[in-house]
Amino acid sequence: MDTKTEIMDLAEQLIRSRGYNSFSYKDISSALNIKNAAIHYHFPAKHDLGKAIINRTRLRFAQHISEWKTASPTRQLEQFIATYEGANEKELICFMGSLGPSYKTLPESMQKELTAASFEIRSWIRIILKAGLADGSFSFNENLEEKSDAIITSLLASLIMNRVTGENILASIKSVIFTGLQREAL
Amino acid sequence: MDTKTEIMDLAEQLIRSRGYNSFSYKDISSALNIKNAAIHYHFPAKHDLGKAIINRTRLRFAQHISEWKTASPTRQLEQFIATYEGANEKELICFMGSLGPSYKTLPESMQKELTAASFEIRSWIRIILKAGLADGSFSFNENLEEKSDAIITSLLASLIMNRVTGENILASIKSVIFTGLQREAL
DNA sequence: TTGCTTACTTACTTACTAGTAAGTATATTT
DNA sequence: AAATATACTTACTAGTAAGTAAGTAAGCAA
Repeated sequence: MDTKTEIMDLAEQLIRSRGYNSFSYKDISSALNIKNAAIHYHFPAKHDLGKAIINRTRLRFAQHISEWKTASPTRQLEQFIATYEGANEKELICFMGSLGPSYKTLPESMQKELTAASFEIRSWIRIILKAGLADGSFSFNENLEEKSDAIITSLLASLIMNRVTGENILASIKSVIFTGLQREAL
Repeated sequence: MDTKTEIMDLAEQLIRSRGYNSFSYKDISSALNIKNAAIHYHFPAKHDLGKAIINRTRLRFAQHISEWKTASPTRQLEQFIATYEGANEKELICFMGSLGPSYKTLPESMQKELTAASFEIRSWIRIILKAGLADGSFSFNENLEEKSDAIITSLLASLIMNRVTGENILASIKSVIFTGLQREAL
């Protein structure tokens, strides 16, 4: 594997386990047995590395939703939640949950990438919910946009709460999400 | 006002706007026109300050829920959500949303305080939902513990998402929460 | 009035941070 | 064979971090 990819993989792991402002180039250089300056060769400034990682995540997400396209809305949502379960097993939180709280400390280039990512994810969930309503697999009375945001926020924070509580909050949230898509008002 | 309280107030604001690892004693000392060492006089180590702030938040929460005690479950939940709305107006996220993502980087004393706080908040919401079910003001079919966790996670992350998206996600989440407490299964 | 406590300041240390300039070995191109 | 590009290392800088030791001014207590 090439050094640049190794740097990005490790940096992503560090960001999602410790946070952007809590890792240094030294953490990466000592783990990969390279020098500090080698990272600067590939990513001149730290924000170049940060930006590249968010951008790669956006591309991965685009690939994922493209692969899932033919599946049912329920199955697509399950696949999406499975990515959170995968993160959970590796004791990582999602990049939005890691970078979002320190949004104000991030350089502008990273803020822009992060905001763009948030709109991509939110619009995809809206599309899935709309499709589920259309084919009858989902049923709910809340506003579609609001419902979508309730789903991503609870998933995002479940990974954070897993850490703090030591319990599997994600499993609870998954259960509540699917129950909430099979309901009618009184 | 005394210096110690001023330090804590500013540190809390910094933690909830930038994060624990993204503020320094210098941020506080220059803002309050005191010296670096003056903060160390009141809080020998940074984690002493961090711990004190979480502990104060726990005490405040205990006071709040004690004051709300006589109100209806709906009103108590509204009061709770109003604290998030207050944070939102000050462009702050909640301390759990700020400290949770960097949980692994925190000293043990802060981790313990944070975990204790999470159990206090979660058990309170469970009590409110139980009371609402009992007096008929709430109606839902999900597991009570899971429903409680869905509520706090979505509130926590809504403040984070407000920042990233620039939209008022908290308002959406509030709407979805109350709709989700007035439903029956098909 | 002497001693002690409180609430600091002055002046410093050690460690780490991102970042850079200059040099080098290896491979690729012309 | 010579020139050039790639992927680094060596060796450094300037700035910032938390933390500390010693000193001080003001107030209170015996």
